[in-house]
Amino acid sequence: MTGTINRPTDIPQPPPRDRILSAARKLFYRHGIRAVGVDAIAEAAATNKMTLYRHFGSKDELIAAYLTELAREGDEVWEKLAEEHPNDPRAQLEGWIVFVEQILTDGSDRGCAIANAAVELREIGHPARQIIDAYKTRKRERLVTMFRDAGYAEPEQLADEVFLLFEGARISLQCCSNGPAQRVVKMLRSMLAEHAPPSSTII
Amino acid sequence: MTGTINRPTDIPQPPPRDRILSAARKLFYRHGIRAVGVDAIAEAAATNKMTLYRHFGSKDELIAAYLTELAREGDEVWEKLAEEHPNDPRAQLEGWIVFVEQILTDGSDRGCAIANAAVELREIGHPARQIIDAYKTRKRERLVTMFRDAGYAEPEQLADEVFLLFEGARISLQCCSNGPAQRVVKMLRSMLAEHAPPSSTII
DNA sequence: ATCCGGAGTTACCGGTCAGTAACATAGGTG
DNA sequence: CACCTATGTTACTGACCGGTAACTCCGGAT
Repeated sequence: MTGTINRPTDIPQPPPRDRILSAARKLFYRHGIRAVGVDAIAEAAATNKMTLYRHFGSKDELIAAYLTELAREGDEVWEKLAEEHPNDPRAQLEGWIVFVEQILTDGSDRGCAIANAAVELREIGHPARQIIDAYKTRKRERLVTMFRDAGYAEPEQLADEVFLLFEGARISLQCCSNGPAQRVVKMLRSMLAEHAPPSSTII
Repeated sequence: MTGTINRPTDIPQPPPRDRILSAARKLFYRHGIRAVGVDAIAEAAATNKMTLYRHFGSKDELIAAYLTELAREGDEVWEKLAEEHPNDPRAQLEGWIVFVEQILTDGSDRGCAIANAAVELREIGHPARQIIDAYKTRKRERLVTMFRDAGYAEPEQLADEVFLLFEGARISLQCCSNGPAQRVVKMLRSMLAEHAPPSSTII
């Protein structure tokens, strides 16, 4: 009995809601949303279906929570870039490109989970659709702002081009092996070099 | 009785296999592959499940046939461009851009059906995957050839860029309303103008 | 000690899924 | 005519789906 060091609730695992969301995330992304049943999620979360339904009223709600979490993390990438390079949009842009490069050369990328959800959930009234739409629209606007702040001319056209290039790269990773996605970072750099802002003076 | 003009088998409808494939095509594209059951397909084809299973041994086989048909039609677009403008790769390229414009401004586009299938069918051994991969790889190579024949420098880089832009546009149509996909044709034209082939002489 | 809320367990519901068996009905061919 | 093949029809299987009811259990608060 010497080892009873007052650790009754040592929380060896996070609360069930977190476990469920984490399991859903892994399974949804790996196998697809429609391909994964709630039983499988509950089991992967080391819990049961009842607990799942106490925290998420339905599978659609769980999907919405899953997408909301993904969108929040996507937003945090931009916030982190902004606070790591305050008042330095060029450095933020460079940081974003590095981030893009990491994703596309990861090797385990199965595309943008949010875009994949858009493909799988086509019912017009589905709660996921507005989350998806809002996130992608927000992302595009962030790109526009970034290019504008970085001094590029015609930031909207440039942002659209970069946006589509990136989206295309991620979907292509799922379609064709050895696809053109590997070269997207080089494309971005040469594209930015071509449209380089007129005043690249350093203070 | 004047109208009995010896039309006993007037074939008011195509054979069941064609009807099934056509119904599958419509439903798969509209609602997604996993969201549509074989019963719904059979009913939409004005036949029954048994006949469906006599022509296609399983749902996966039907999916494979569906994708094979789509891929063949996709290939035919290129073949038609080639025979409409023989020995005129510039005109072929222009024709392809018009084709792209039609798709993206259609208003009812739900993305590339083949890419969507890649998102939905993630099982590694699925018969659909090689059809998808082969088609997208073929498409990319066609673009490379077209740009090379049209005299563009670095046709592979250009083809990859155009490929990703187009793929990104089609997936974005499903993600964000009022997305940047509308401007992709202008992007293509300005991009091609920038990388215009050195010898644009006519004959 | 009592209570209570969150979590786990088991069993179940109706519905739908992919796939099959058995049989009836044509139509065309010999 | 008989025969054969393609199609249609009905009913069924077993598995799984999303979702729920009823119950137990446990830990923490009062």
